[in-house]
Amino acid sequence: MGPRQDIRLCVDAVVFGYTAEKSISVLLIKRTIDPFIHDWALPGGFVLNGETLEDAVTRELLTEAGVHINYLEQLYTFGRPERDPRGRIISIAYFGLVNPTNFKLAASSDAEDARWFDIKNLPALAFDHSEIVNTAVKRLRNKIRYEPIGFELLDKKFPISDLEKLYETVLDRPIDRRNFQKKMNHFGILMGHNEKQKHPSAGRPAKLYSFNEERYFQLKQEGIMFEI
Amino acid sequence: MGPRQDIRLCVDAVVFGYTAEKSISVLLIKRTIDPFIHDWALPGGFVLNGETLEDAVTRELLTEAGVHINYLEQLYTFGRPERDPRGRIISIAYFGLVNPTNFKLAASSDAEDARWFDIKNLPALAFDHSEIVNTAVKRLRNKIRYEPIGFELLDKKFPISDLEKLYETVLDRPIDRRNFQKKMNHFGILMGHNEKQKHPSAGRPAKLYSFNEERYFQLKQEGIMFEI
DNA sequence: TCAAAAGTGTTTCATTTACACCCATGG
DNA sequence: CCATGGGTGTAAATGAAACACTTTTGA
Repeated sequence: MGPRQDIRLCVDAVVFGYTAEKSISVLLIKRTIDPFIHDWALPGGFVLNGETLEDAVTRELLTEAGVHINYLEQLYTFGRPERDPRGRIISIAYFGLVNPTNFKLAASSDAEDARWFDIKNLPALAFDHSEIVNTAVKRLRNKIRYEPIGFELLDKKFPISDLEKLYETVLDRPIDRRNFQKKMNHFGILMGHNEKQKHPSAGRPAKLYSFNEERYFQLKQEGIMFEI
Repeated sequence: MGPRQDIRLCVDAVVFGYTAEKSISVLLIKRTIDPFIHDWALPGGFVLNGETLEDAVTRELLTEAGVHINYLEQLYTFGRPERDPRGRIISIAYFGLVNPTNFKLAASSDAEDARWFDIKNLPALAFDHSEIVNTAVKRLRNKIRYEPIGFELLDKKFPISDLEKLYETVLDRPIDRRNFQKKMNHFGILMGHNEKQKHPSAGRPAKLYSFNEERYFQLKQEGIMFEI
């Protein structure tokens, strides 16, 4: 029962991005070292000595992919003894959201490449990272039912249809446009602006909205019931 | 950036028990070693080398308190660098449910004492265990809103009022007895028996029910909307 | 025969769902 | 002037909330 063990600790991040055209995507990096060299994997790495877990994730995202994260929460800890061929390595996985239009991905020395992948079309992943991604997708699908979502994923100003498409994508089913708008107005998280969409692909240009941040974060705490 | 670190890994469990008379309680043990010797703490301990995290929790609960756990899920991982005076020790916390009437607590060599404490009246706890308990209570209160609860906490057969009191205790507000029953019938998770409560403290003896396990676990997966 | 809790049903109110028509723009 | 998506409203159905009376037991 000697407590001192040969255990190492790492953090991995499942970062979701969204664009109205391209649906929900996950940030992946291409590994430059063994094991699983040249395979796609979640960004992440070992926790340094005095570092908090959140700091470790933030650092790895910045150095491996050049991503400044908007939102981060702990997802789950994966600890199967055989999950890493190098030995006993526990991974504390995090769940993140960003707006991908805010920056350009920058692969660094730690990663051969960094790219967004549609969640419906992922490559084979290193380690148990597919399992981690599945857990994160479930979290995302649940989250949308009991708290508002979108602030961290969309542009500052957006047409309501962008938000609606986000909900449709995450929930993976169609939503009535008019009832959706009614519901959002009821929650009071949207503020209209006297601006319109510039160049719609077709049809009448939509009014632009932004989130009422105060109300948004209040409802995030209190919880909502989204059941359209 | 040397990956090999002086990090140790432990698991801790927040186990909830319920009795209709005594409300919701948490299992605590009294420490026999430093630091925090003789203080109350969550049951838990270091993870052994080839052991899964779940096995570690199950083992510690059995050896420290004699508890066979009914239900266990991962809660959250606590990793603040200063959370343990002995060094960098990460705790993976688990959330458990048991029916306390099914066995007797048995403090062992690892624990001076093991007892149930009402969640509204907890002693000061070792380490950051109060924070862990708070996280678990939040999880319990949320859980009850989107999945059925009770199977692991109640006797095999029980009057509906026991289940109702459980909901009232967790939600911390009164519930209309008749609407509650209607809702449960609607979900179809209860099966009536031709048996009655033996010695009610007063009034008409209640019919006994048990859970329809198939339907219960199906709804646990699908999710419910409990908003009485 | 009284108190205490269980069993059963109805009315009211709010929310959700389904659906129709008009408006603004680009080609 | 037509196709395309945006903006607004209303009727019907569903589900939640409030509430009253009867039944069975022990004391």
